[in-house]
Amino acid sequence: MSTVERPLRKDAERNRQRILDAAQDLFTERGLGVTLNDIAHHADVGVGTVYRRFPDKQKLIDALFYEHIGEIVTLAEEGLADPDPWRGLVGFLERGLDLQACNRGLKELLHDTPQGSGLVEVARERLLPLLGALVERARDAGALRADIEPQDVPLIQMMIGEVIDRTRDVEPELWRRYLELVLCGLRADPDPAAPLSVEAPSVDQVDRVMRMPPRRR
Amino acid sequence: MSTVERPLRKDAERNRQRILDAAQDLFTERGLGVTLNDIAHHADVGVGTVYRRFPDKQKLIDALFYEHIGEIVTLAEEGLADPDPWRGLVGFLERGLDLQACNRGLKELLHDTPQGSGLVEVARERLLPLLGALVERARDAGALRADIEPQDVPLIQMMIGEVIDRTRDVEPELWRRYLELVLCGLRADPDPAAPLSVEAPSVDQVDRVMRMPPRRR
DNA sequence: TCGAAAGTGGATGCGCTGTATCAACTTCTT
DNA sequence: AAGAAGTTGATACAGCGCATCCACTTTCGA
Repeated sequence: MSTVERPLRKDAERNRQRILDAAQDLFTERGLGVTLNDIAHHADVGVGTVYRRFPDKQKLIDALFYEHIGEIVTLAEEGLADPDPWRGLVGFLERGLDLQACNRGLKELLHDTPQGSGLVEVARERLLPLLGALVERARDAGALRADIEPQDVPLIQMMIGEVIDRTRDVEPELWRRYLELVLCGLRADPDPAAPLSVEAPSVDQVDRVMRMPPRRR
Repeated sequence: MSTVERPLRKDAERNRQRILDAAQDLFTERGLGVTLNDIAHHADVGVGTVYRRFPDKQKLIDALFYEHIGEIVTLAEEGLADPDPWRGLVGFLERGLDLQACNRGLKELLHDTPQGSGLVEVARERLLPLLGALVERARDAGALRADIEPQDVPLIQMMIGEVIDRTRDVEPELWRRYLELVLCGLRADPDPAAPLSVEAPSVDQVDRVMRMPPRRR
């Protein structure tokens, strides 16, 4: 169809890589809201150079996150490979959310993308059956409450995702406390005395969380 | 201090009320993001009229939400008045969140106000001790897990608040399911067979939720 | 080595959105 | 009827992020 790919000039290739690196950094730290101008500046490159390589931001995002999204699918497969159904499910949730806690852009891509940029769309379709299996297996094994459905998982991820977003700058591991709490609610045979592994936030920390500007969004 | 209040002219008073009504409607339905122009138009009044009565949006918000915020404090007091500590706590959470589910502006005021506009600040100071008492009482009564602190409450409200926001247009009562789930996690003596009172969302509903534009914020 | 092709930079223009103003006009009050 | 109070909405303003353009620089290959 199209002409054969001509290799980029040496300097151009170098700059392309710089842009990708800078974008990776900024998306991870500040989310998808960063402007291409930000990225250009962070990459020590003119804005024009960025636009020459990537016609719009979406293309850049797609290029960067393709593999990241794959990771999540892999996580679900690993969870399914665990002989213990409950541990498999919990492991998936923990690792998946951890990924989102460490990468703001990924979290936004997963949760805040209106119609998915195709990329997310595809991932979701691959993920859904795995998720279903993960949940049903844990339920059939009697570990998960009987009235929990696979559809509950995305909602749970949203809840914890909110904690992740809001507490990220104050106490980045705090979300684990609330995941554990929710997991207690999900268990069929509620493990009584198991204490939460993450301490409650201090009054001061909550104060700072509440005063934090909301989003970005 | 200031001169004696001269009553507004009859038409002015009527317009003031129209503005207040329109603002109430719009803030409730669409959140605090609505512009004063929107409000003016909705009130069938010129923009200038709005600015004459309310120097800026914040003043209008303060005027409107003063009582709403009081309601929440009242709720906490009512919860504390319940002889059953657990039921008191749960009741407070359910009603408080219900208020937020029905009033987008209120929810945003409570959760998304950077430094509170004074109004929220004050309410929080009145609320905090009540909340502390509510939680500690339930904990001492052995209904609540021992490792739950009053500080956990705001975070729980955030989690559910996120569900409220995201599912409002698809299934406005869905948040109750996830509140119940969290409550199961909070109980000291996990009530085993009590099924969730709200059904899981359908696959299609989750789909629509995920495709919904995120915020506003 | 040198000229054409490829690549670069960043000031600049555009479009959008929300806030707030103002001067001509209308309505109320006494 | 006079003048104070109130109304109106077009319009100025400010901030933003996206994207372009073109004079200039670098690379490449004959």
